[in-house]
Amino acid sequence: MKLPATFYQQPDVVQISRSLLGKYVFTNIEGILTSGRIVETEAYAHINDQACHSHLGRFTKRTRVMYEAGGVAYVYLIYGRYALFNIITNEAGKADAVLIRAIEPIDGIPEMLARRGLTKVAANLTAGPGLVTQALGITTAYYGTSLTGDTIWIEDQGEAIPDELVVASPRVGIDYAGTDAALPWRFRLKNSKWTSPAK
DNA sequence: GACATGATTACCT
DNA sequence: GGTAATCATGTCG
Repeated sequence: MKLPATFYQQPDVVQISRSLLGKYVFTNIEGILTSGRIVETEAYAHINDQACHSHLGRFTKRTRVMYEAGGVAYVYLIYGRYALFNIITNEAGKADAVLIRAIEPIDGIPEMLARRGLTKVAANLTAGPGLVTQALGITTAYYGTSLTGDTIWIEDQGEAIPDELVVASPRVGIDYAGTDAALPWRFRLKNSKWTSPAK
Protein backbone atom coordinates (compact mmCIF):
# COMPACT_ATOMS: atom_id res chain seq x y z
CA MET A 1 0.00 0.00 0.00
CA LYS A 2 1.59 3.24 -1.15
CA LEU A 3 1.32 6.01 1.43
CA PRO A 4 -1.04 8.75 0.18
CA ALA A 5 -0.35 12.49 0.25
CA THR A 6 -2.62 12.82 3.29
CA PHE A 7 -0.14 10.78 5.35
CA TYR A 8 2.62 13.32 4.69
CA GLN A 9 0.36 16.29 5.26
CA GLN A 10 -0.33 15.53 8.93
CA PRO A 11 0.73 18.41 11.20
CA ASP A 12 3.08 16.66 13.65
CA VAL A 13 6.43 16.00 11.95
CA VAL A 14 7.82 14.24 15.02
CA GLN A 15 4.91 11.82 15.00
CA ILE A 16 5.32 11.17 11.26
CA SER A 17 9.01 10.59 11.78
CA ARG A 18 8.25 8.00 14.46
CA SER A 19 5.57 6.27 12.39
CA LEU A 20 7.81 5.94 9.31
CA LEU A 21 9.79 3.26 11.17
CA GLY A 22 8.84 -0.13 9.74
CA LYS A 23 7.60 1.39 6.47
CA TYR A 24 9.29 0.54 3.16
CA VAL A 25 10.94 3.05 0.85
CA PHE A 26 11.04 2.15 -2.85
CA THR A 27 12.86 3.71 -5.79
CA ASN A 28 12.42 2.89 -9.45
CA ILE A 29 15.40 4.68 -10.95
CA GLU A 30 17.00 3.97 -14.32
CA GLY A 31 14.78 0.92 -14.65
CA ILE A 32 16.03 -0.62 -11.40
CA LEU A 33 13.64 -1.32 -8.52
CA THR A 34 15.18 -1.15 -5.06
CA SER A 35 13.63 -0.96 -1.61
CA GLY A 36 14.42 -1.01 2.08
CA ARG A 37 12.67 -1.08 5.44
CA ILE A 38 13.07 2.21 7.26
CA VAL A 39 14.91 1.71 10.56
CA GLU A 40 16.12 5.22 11.41
CA THR A 41 14.71 8.73 10.87
CA GLU A 42 15.09 12.27 12.19
CA ALA A 43 12.50 15.05 12.39
CA TYR A 44 13.21 18.66 11.42
CA ALA A 45 10.61 21.28 12.27
CA HIS A 46 10.18 24.64 10.59
CA ILE A 47 9.15 26.33 13.84
CA ASN A 48 11.42 26.51 16.89
CA ASP A 49 14.15 24.32 15.46
CA GLN A 50 17.48 25.95 14.65
CA ALA A 51 18.74 22.75 13.01
CA CYS A 52 16.10 22.91 10.28
CA HIS A 53 17.16 24.40 6.96
CA SER A 54 13.88 26.32 6.79
CA HIS A 55 14.39 27.82 10.25
CA LEU A 56 13.16 31.42 10.53
CA GLY A 57 11.38 31.17 7.22
CA ARG A 58 14.44 31.06 5.02
CA PHE A 59 13.24 30.74 1.45
CA THR A 60 16.07 30.12 -1.02
CA LYS A 61 16.79 28.04 -4.07
CA ARG A 62 17.70 25.09 -1.85
CA THR A 63 14.85 25.31 0.65
CA ARG A 64 12.18 26.25 -1.91
CA VAL A 65 10.71 22.74 -2.09
CA MET A 66 10.37 22.53 1.70
CA TYR A 67 7.47 24.96 1.49
CA GLU A 68 5.44 22.72 -0.78
CA ALA A 69 2.64 20.53 0.60
CA GLY A 70 3.86 17.35 2.31
CA GLY A 71 4.74 14.38 0.10
CA VAL A 72 7.71 15.57 -1.96
CA ALA A 73 11.42 14.71 -1.77
CA TYR A 74 13.94 17.26 -0.48
CA VAL A 75 17.36 16.10 -1.66
CA TYR A 76 20.51 18.11 -1.14
CA LEU A 77 24.27 17.68 -1.25
CA ILE A 78 26.26 17.72 1.97
CA TYR A 79 30.04 18.07 2.34
CA GLY A 80 30.31 18.17 -1.43
CA ARG A 81 29.94 14.38 -1.61
CA TYR A 82 26.73 12.89 -0.31
CA ALA A 83 23.08 13.38 -1.20
CA LEU A 84 20.68 13.29 1.74
CA PHE A 85 17.06 12.26 1.29
CA ASN A 86 14.33 14.07 3.22
CA ILE A 87 10.56 13.83 3.08
CA ILE A 88 8.64 17.09 3.26
CA THR A 89 5.65 16.94 5.60
CA ASN A 90 2.79 19.14 6.83
CA GLU A 91 0.66 21.44 4.73
CA ALA A 92 2.11 23.87 2.18
CA GLY A 93 4.09 26.67 3.81
CA LYS A 94 4.81 24.76 7.04
CA ALA A 95 8.17 23.41 5.80
CA ASP A 96 8.69 20.42 8.09
CA ALA A 97 10.91 17.52 7.00
CA VAL A 98 11.95 13.98 7.93
CA LEU A 99 15.48 12.78 7.17
CA ILE A 100 15.82 9.09 6.29
CA ARG A 101 19.02 8.00 8.03
CA ALA A 102 19.08 4.22 7.59
CA ILE A 103 17.19 1.34 5.97
CA GLU A 104 17.32 -2.44 5.97
CA PRO A 105 17.97 -3.57 2.36
CA ILE A 106 15.09 -5.59 0.88
CA ASP A 107 14.71 -5.52 -2.92
CA GLY A 108 17.42 -5.07 -5.55
CA ILE A 109 20.28 -5.88 -3.20
CA PRO A 110 22.72 -6.73 -6.06
CA GLU A 111 22.01 -3.33 -7.63
CA MET A 112 22.48 -1.57 -4.29
CA LEU A 113 25.82 -3.31 -3.81
CA ALA A 114 26.91 -2.20 -7.29
CA ARG A 115 25.93 1.42 -6.61
CA ARG A 116 27.90 1.33 -3.36
CA GLY A 117 30.89 -0.38 -4.95
CA LEU A 118 30.66 -3.34 -2.57
CA THR A 119 30.77 -7.07 -3.26
CA LYS A 120 28.82 -8.48 -0.33
CA VAL A 121 26.10 -7.36 2.03
CA ALA A 122 27.41 -5.82 5.22
CA ALA A 123 26.05 -3.52 7.90
CA ASN A 124 27.53 -0.52 6.07
CA LEU A 125 25.46 -1.03 2.92
CA THR A 126 22.70 1.39 3.95
CA ALA A 127 23.55 2.46 7.54
CA GLY A 128 23.79 6.23 7.17
CA PRO A 129 21.92 8.99 5.33
CA GLY A 130 24.53 9.38 2.58
CA LEU A 131 24.67 5.60 2.10
CA VAL A 132 20.91 5.15 1.82
CA THR A 133 20.78 7.58 -1.09
CA GLN A 134 23.74 5.91 -2.82
CA ALA A 135 22.16 2.47 -2.53
CA LEU A 136 18.73 3.64 -3.69
CA GLY A 137 20.15 5.71 -6.55
CA ILE A 138 18.76 9.00 -5.23
CA THR A 139 20.68 12.08 -6.35
CA THR A 140 19.99 15.82 -6.32
CA ALA A 141 18.35 15.28 -9.73
CA TYR A 142 15.36 14.02 -7.76
CA TYR A 143 15.00 17.26 -5.80
CA GLY A 144 11.27 17.97 -5.55
CA THR A 145 10.12 14.53 -6.78
CA SER A 146 6.59 13.67 -5.67
CA LEU A 147 6.40 10.66 -3.35
CA THR A 148 2.99 9.76 -4.71
CA GLY A 149 4.43 9.07 -8.18
CA ASP A 150 6.23 5.96 -9.47
CA THR A 151 9.88 7.02 -9.06
CA ILE A 152 10.26 7.30 -5.26
CA TRP A 153 7.52 6.23 -2.86
CA ILE A 154 6.86 4.69 0.55
CA GLU A 155 4.69 1.67 1.30
CA ASP A 156 2.94 0.54 4.45
CA GLN A 157 3.11 -3.25 4.50
CA GLY A 158 1.03 -3.55 7.65
CA GLU A 159 3.86 -3.66 10.15
CA ALA A 160 3.26 -1.76 13.39
CA ILE A 161 6.29 -0.96 15.53
CA PRO A 162 5.52 -1.11 19.27
CA ASP A 163 6.86 1.73 21.40
CA GLU A 164 9.25 -0.51 23.30
CA LEU A 165 11.16 -1.13 20.06
CA VAL A 166 11.65 2.57 19.35
CA VAL A 167 14.68 4.46 20.65
CA ALA A 168 14.40 8.26 20.68
CA SER A 169 17.66 10.20 21.02
CA PRO A 170 19.25 13.54 20.02
CA ARG A 171 19.94 14.15 16.35
CA VAL A 172 23.33 13.70 14.74
CA GLY A 173 25.72 16.31 13.39
CA ILE A 174 23.84 19.45 14.34
CA ASP A 175 25.88 20.82 17.26
CA TYR A 176 25.58 24.27 15.71
CA ALA A 177 21.84 24.27 16.58
CA GLY A 178 22.44 25.22 20.22
CA THR A 179 19.81 24.00 22.67
CA ASP A 180 17.76 22.48 19.83
CA ALA A 181 20.57 19.95 19.29
CA ALA A 182 19.34 18.14 22.41
CA LEU A 183 15.80 17.51 21.15
CA PRO A 184 15.15 13.70 21.07
CA TRP A 185 14.00 13.72 17.45
CA ARG A 186 16.08 10.84 16.14
CA PHE A 187 14.13 7.58 16.03
CA ARG A 188 15.73 4.16 15.67
CA LEU A 189 14.54 0.57 15.73
CA LYS A 190 15.98 -1.07 18.81
CA ASN A 191 18.36 -3.96 18.09
CA SER A 192 18.48 -3.30 14.36
CA LYS A 193 21.96 -3.87 12.97
CA TRP A 194 21.06 -1.61 10.05
CA THR A 195 20.91 1.70 11.95
CA SER A 196 23.67 4.22 11.44
CA PRO A 197 26.76 4.04 13.67
CA ALA A 198 27.07 7.81 14.21
CA LYS A 199 26.39 8.89 17.78
C1' DG B 1 32.45 37.90 -7.01
C1' DA B 2 35.01 35.88 -2.99
C1' DC B 3 34.98 32.98 1.03
C1' DA B 4 33.68 29.85 4.87
C1' DT B 5 31.33 25.68 6.03
C1' DG B 6 28.16 21.50 6.54
C1' DA B 7 21.40 16.54 8.37
C1' DT B 8 28.95 12.67 6.26
C1' DT B 9 31.91 8.85 5.15
C1' DA B 10 36.17 6.38 4.38
C1' DC B 11 40.61 5.55 5.18
C1' DC B 12 44.84 6.27 7.78
C1' DT B 13 47.61 5.70 12.10
C1' DG C 1 40.52 8.18 17.24
C1' DG C 2 41.81 11.57 13.84
C1' DT C 3 41.28 13.76 9.52
C1' DA C 4 40.95 14.47 4.38
C1' DA C 5 37.78 14.68 0.55
C1' DT C 6 35.02 18.22 -2.14
C1' DC C 7 31.26 21.61 -3.74
C1' DA C 8 26.69 23.94 -3.57
C1' DT C 9 24.81 27.19 -0.79
C1' DG C 10 24.50 31.25 2.04
C1' DT C 11 26.52 35.40 3.58
C1' DC C 12 29.06 39.34 3.06
C1' DG C 13 31.15 42.94 0.27
